[in-house]
Amino acid sequence: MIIENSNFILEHIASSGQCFRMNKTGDTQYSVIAKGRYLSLNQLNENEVKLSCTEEEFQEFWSEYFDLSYDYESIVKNLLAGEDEFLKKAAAYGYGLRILKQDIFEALITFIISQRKSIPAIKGCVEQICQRFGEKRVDMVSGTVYYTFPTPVKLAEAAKEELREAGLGYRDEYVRKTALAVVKGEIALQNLKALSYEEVLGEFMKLPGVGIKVANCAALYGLHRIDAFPIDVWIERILKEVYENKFDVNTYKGYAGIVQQYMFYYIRSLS
DNA sequence: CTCCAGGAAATAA
DNA sequence: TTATTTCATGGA
Repeated sequence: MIIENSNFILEHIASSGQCFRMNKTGDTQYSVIAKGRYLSLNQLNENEVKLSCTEEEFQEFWSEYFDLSYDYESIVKNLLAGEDEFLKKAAAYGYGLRILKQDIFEALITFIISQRKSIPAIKGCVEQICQRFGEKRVDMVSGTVYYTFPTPVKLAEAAKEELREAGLGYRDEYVRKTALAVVKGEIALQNLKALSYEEVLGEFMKLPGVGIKVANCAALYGLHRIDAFPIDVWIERILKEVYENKFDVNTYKGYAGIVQQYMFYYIRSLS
C-alpha cells in the first residue's frame, strides 16, 4: 500500500542512528524489522512511500511504529521560520525524519550496546545477537529470512562467551544483567509508561550499563518521550561549539527529542 | 602505530 | 560534588 506524507523520508530515518534494524536494500528500497515483523519500503518520491504490508497490518501496527499521526511538518516549518540559524539548516537538511516507536526492551538493549561504538559496529552487534538469540522467521511476501530481536529470557540466559563472539566486548554483562532484571521483574518495562520523565530516567539508570545518555535514548525511542534530549559526543560538541553552552532545551518543550534528532543527523553530515 | 566510536562505572581529587 | 581512568572491539 502507498502512504502519502510530506515528512516521511526513508533515507533520513534509516541513517539517523535511532534504530539499528532498518537497512537500505536498494536505490530507493529499505527494510525494517520490528516487534517480530518484517517490512520492505520503497520511496516512490518526496511525498510517497510504498509499504509491502496490507492495509490491515498498516493500521494495526506500522502506522503507529512510524508515528504517522504526528505532524512533523509543522515542527520543520517552525524551525525554518525561527531565529536559530543552526536549527534552520538542520531542519532543512533532515526534514522527513520521524521518531520511531520502537520496542522498549530492544531500545534499551541496543543503546546499552551503542556505548563507545560506531553506528555500523552497533548494527553488526545487534544483528549478531538477533541471529544467535532471536527467532528465525521468513517474510511471506518476499521470502526474506530474518531474525527477531531476542527476548529478555534468551539474553538473560546467554553465555558470556557467545555475547563476546557477537562483538559486545565489555558490554556483555550489562546486557545479561539488564535482561535478567527485566525477567525477574526488578524493572517493569510496561509500567514505565505511567511514570513521569524524571521517574523513567531514574528507573532506567538503576540498570547496569545505563547512564543518563542511554536512559534518555531508551525513553525517547522506546517510550516515545519526545521531551527526552539525549546528549552524546556529537550533541555535546554542538552545545559547546555552536551554542557556547547556552542552549536551553526548554525552548523546545514538548518536542526537544525531535529537535535533537535533526541536530544529530545534520552535524554528522558535515563530517 | 594511534585515534575514535550515539558512555558508564570505578576511582581519585 | 566534579574530574580522571579504564573498559573490548573494529575500522580509519
